[in-house]
Amino acid sequence: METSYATKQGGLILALLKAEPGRHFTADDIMKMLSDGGNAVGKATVYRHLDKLIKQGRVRKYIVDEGSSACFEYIGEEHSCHEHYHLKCSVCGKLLHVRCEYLDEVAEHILGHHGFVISPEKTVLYGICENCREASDEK
Amino acid sequence: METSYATKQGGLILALLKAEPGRHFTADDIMKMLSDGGNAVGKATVYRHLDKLIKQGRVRKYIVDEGSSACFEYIGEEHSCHEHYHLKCSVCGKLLHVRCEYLDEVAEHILGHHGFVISPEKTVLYGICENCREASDEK
DNA sequence: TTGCGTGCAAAGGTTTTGCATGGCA
DNA sequence: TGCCATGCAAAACCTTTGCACGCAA
Repeated sequence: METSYATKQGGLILALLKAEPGRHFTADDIMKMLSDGGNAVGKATVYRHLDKLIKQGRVRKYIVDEGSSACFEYIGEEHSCHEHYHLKCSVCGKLLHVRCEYLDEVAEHILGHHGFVISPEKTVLYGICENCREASDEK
Repeated sequence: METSYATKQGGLILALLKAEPGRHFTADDIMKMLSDGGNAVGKATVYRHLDKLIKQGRVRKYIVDEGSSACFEYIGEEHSCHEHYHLKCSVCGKLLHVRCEYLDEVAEHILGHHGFVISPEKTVLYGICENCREASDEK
């Protein structure tokens, strides 16, 4: 399975993502952070490693808005059971992570009643976050 | 409110979408179909009309995969889509409309526990539909 | 006549690919 | 040494924008 070499760049990228599981990075973030750390890595290399990590199931890719960059997040090697969903605020753009058993029940319901398997890693629930709601209420 | 002109192109685009509510079109689909029908319309015009229709709430935009085109769907003028959620199959691209009280409870839960107001009309749950799941199971 | 709508082409942004070079095993 | 990985630049892709002309009201 593992036919690839262990390279410096691959190690750097994985280490960066792994250092903050759950944090979202864009491809550009990764390049900038590595560059700032004195280890510039080409963007093609970054994308190629991200693709590999996604195929291995260690990283997830999220599409928040078309036209802007995709987000990548380290999700670990083993605990795939800790799925979580994303809430995206349409107003401020903030992305919230929600770990919630309730949502797992929902997925089961959808499967049972509608024959549809939800992919939490691709799903983003849109709405308005608390801060923005309060801000608009004050108007 | 209605400060815009009624043009031939705008009518064609709306008619095309309206003819099949719930079907999803890419911008390219729309251009090709109009072109095949003998009414070629520029892509800039297509995008500009889609933007308008989205702002009016008559059309919804979906992002299925980054890198590929966005999908657009006619959702009607009056019967607001506040009542149902959308499930989009990542494999076959089919869009399912699900009306389900269970999902309303979810929205309440998210609001109560996470302070986040879900916008059903913007939210799409991604996953794999029954047909595609069975098809892949057979492999 | 007024000024929005149209369409072409060019620009804008992200991601992918080609190819020569560099580095791991 | 063999072969994958790298990185630069160019290509590919979807979408937006600029501008002159056309058309609805």
